[in-house]
Amino acid sequence: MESKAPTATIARLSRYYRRLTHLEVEGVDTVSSETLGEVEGVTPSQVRKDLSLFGSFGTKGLGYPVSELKGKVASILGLDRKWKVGLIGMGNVGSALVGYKEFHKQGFEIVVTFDNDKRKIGSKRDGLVVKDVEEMEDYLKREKVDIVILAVPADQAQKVAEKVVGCGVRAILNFAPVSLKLPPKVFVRNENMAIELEALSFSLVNKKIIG
Amino acid sequence: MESKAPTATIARLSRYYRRLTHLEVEGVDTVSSETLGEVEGVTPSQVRKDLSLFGSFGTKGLGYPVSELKGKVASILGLDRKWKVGLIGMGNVGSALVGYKEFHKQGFEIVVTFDNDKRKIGSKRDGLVVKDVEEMEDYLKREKVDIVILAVPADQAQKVAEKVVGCGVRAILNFAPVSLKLPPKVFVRNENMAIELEALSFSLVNKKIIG
DNA sequence: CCATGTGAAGAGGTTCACAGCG
DNA sequence: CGCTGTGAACCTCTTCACATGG
Repeated sequence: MESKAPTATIARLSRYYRRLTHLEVEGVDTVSSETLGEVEGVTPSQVRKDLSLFGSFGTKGLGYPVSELKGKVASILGLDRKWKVGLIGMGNVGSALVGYKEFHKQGFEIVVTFDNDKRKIGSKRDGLVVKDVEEMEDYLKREKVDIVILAVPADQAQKVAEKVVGCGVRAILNFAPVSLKLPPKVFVRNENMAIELEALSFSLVNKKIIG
Repeated sequence: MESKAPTATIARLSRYYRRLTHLEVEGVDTVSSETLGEVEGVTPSQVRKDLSLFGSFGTKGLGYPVSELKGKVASILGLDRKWKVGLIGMGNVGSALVGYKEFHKQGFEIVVTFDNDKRKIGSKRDGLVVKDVEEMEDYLKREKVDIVILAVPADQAQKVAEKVVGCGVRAILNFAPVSLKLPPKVFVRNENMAIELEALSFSLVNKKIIG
């Protein structure tokens, strides 16, 4: 167990976690793979297979203990601790993300924001003063930021990403519509909203669901 | 050809399209599968296989004609026309998306925004007056909106989505962190930014790349 | 000679079916 | 008896390798 995890499994674990949180609030203390998956649209086998990759958390003939499983999943996903997140680029997207409650709920704390626009530097968004991007490298090195959210224009993304990586940051969530070329030790996830719209566009034209 | 398209193929076509746009601007008129894929991190075989699902666009021994291929890909993805997009929910995320240039560039035109907050209704964002969500159903039926971007709180998403579908909308880009239950004729894509951060969190904890 | 297009092989992920155990 | 845990079957997507044709 733990040796290999399909990409999709991780995304589903996030969904199970969300569901388990609800179930816990509702006071449910045992849940079957069927119940756990149905709201999120996942088959019972898939739920069991996903969980079994990380251990045996259930009781045969009964199901999974909600609170305990929630803890296990949190631990697998690393949600049982706080992550320090830096946000670079305070344009439309960046500004929206500072105040995005969902992040904070899951232990992702945005501790700093940067921009290169003089008009934005020094201004406040959701309690955080926007810093000059010139101070970025000093700050990242000093404060041991875990994850950087990159919300800068496409033509600056690669350059900024390299600087960020040079400061020891190992994980980047990239909102710029470019593929970053970074050393393999760096974990990158891309969030490309235009691609999602294009997938819908394709479906509408071809009358076909695609994932 | 055209009969079946892997989910991932569509996402890659979007990337090829982006790359082709650049190549066209640079005045390149022929491109090999290798060149087309390398910037986006896709193997030559993959590029050829993806394209071959929709036709034979290249010339053996030479490569693909840039402009022509760009046109073909645009046509496959439905980017050769304008899509009318409605945006529901003008919180942090919604507000950011109204001004998101990338959408407009690819033919997605946000023609209307709605919110249920009296303080926001009537205010202007990027040239669009925020309408009362009460007017939504009338508007959607009348104006034949193609795609709706749902940026409302999680606990309202399902209800609003059902209304939207009731107005004949066939495609939804959902930013709420819930799985929508909608008739199969409706195309839904989910954009869940927290899940992406969780994937990074997992990678950091497990020192493992996951997709 | 070079790069496409594609059948075949290979990986990777999902579903099935049932043994196992509370 | 009920539901988990899991090997095996299945299916889908990716990579390989080479015939094809400009």
